[in-house]
Amino acid sequence: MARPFYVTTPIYYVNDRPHIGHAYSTVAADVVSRYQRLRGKPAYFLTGLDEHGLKIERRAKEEGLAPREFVDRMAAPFRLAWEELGCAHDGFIRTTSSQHRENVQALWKLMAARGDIYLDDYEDWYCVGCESFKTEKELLDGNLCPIHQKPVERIKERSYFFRLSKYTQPLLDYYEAHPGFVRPDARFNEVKSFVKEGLRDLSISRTSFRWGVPVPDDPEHVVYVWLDALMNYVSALGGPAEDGEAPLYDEFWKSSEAIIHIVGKDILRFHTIYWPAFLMSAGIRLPTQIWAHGWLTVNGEKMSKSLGNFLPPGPLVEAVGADVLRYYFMREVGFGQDGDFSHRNLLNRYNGELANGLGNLMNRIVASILKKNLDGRVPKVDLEQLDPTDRQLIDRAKDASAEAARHLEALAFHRALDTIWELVSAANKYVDSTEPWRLAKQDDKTRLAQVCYTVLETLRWLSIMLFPVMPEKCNELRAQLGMPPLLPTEQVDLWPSAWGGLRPGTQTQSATPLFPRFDEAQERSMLERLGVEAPKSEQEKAAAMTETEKLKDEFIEFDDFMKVDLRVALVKEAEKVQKSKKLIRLVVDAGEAEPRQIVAGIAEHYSPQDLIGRRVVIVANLKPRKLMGLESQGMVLAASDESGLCMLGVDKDVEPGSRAK
RNA sequence: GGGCCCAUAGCUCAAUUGGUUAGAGCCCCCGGCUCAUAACCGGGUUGUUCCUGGUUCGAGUCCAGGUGGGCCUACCA
Repeated sequence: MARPFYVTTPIYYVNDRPHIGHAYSTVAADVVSRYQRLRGKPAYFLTGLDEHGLKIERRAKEEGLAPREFVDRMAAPFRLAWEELGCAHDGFIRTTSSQHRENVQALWKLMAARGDIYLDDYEDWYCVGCESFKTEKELLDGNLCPIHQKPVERIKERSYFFRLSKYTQPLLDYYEAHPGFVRPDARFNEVKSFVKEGLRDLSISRTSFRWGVPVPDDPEHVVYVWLDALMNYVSALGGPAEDGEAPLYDEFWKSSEAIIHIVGKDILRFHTIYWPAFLMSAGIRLPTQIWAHGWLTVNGEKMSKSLGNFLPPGPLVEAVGADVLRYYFMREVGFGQDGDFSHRNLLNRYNGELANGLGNLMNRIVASILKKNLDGRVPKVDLEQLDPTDRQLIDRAKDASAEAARHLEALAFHRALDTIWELVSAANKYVDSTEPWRLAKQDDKTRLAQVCYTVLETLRWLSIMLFPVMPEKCNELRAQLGMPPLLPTEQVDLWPSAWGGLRPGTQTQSATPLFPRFDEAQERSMLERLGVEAPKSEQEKAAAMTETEKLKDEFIEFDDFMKVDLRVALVKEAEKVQKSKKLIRLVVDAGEAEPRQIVAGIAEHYSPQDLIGRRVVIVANLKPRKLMGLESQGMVLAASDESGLCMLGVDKDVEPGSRAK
């Protein structure tokens, strides 16, 4: 009897808009739940939103809305994004729901009843501007708030505390007894070493804002946002709130085979230390696994608003379709590792794997050979009378099915797809070696039928194995095979294991290709639509290549040199760029009407005050570029060797703006 | 400062946990085929497995040290 399976994403902070980072987590959880469902397990897939906290309270105010209205408005894009991506969650929890709030309070009471909550003074640095406490290490030099750049105050506040320290040893024991509790292993090591240092009691209430869950019996206090947020995994199922029944909670939490939280590596500590400790205290079962995946960069750069490469999933879905994006997410990066989202690789994988590999396999048999020679119907064959080549492919399919299942159980999505594509490739080889087009010409109907059937059945298997990742496309594929859509059913294992499921006589439908290839022009226009710099055409590439080749062994012309506008500039201001190791922001007089701002990576070698009043040499006509959000209008020349770096200067005080040549 | 992880072909990654000749995909070149979406198939090129030393009959794999990169954590100013 297949036991229930529970998988969750983090609840996303509703202050943000959905981006591909959110999408990546959510797709992964969707793939897990779809796979488990296919195996006949009752599966529950939860995602949702974290809607409390000071930041939301403040944002709402700025927008002139009540917090409630604000979060309602911000929630919509998330729901839409998951729908567009084909993420079929069973639950969508919002921490502002009454069900959730009641359960947070219930959790609090359970922890209090255990004697794990006490009231005490909390003392730390406080920023009036932020209305919140700052830890020492957040502060800038001179005890300044990193946001307001104003001095913080030492303030005491009454706060409830959770006896986290008490759980140091129980947690370590639990880790010891459950070696797969945190994945990947390297992250588990981090967690263990953090706990081994010893845990301090945790402040779990705030009085500085109102937008949260009131502490039971002390409404002056609001429950700490993480205690509030983490409880979503339980409250979404009905949870242990005193009265009322919670059948979902009983099924998917209490008696579940597996409870898997998929999280980003940034929120690992909350899920692997605080959350289990809260649950131990409350006497609630712990999750079975916390899976920390890595971060996606975008075209090699960290995604951030200031770099202007904040990437929402919507336009991508519009451009390539949900399933293709899902495929790319799961295929491109090892789950648990950091990876890169690149438009170029997306298109390469699309053309190389989906279009040429799977799509073409489908097309060459169903839309062509079968249609032309066998009336487009699944032929009748004697499965006992097959050729060794056929058996080989069948064995490959069986191996692939078993191996892909193993990988999917372990959330090794990229491995699973790798395995499945070996089968796709084997099937294409099989078609080549059996040469069905020749069989057709020779009118060898028996053999032709065998070959076609073997490929068609392989395609049927693929339509199941790929279903968790590409549900829509797999059903399209099945429609072309004349098969009904896949309907996962509890207690029925649909994962392919028996050969011969396709019924002879079934009419196939050769519709449009599953994955039509993008030609170069289409790629360009798509990338333009997405706002990505279009890749160079082959000719341009060749031209660029020869040009750089030339540069290698040829002198430049004097005119080429004169293109570089070198000038002497006087440094008027200099300051270190906050949060940066290497950058100094300079304001220089280059003899122009307006002073220029230049950001230079010299902080490790010069201190700002030494620079003011100096004359330096700058490249004045360099294309401006943003560094750490600051525009740099030029570049300071410096020479470096292994002993360090020194700036170029002039040995007389020439007028700022003088040209160097 | 303490700790964890990583380093393999131009790129992305494998290598049955110490086993013989280190493999795939992408890219590039050549050839074949022609059913198919300029698709498919075959062949070819590319390695100081980061470095130095050690253990062993045998090391990509284990140990020590080093270099480089990523991360967790403590602290200084």
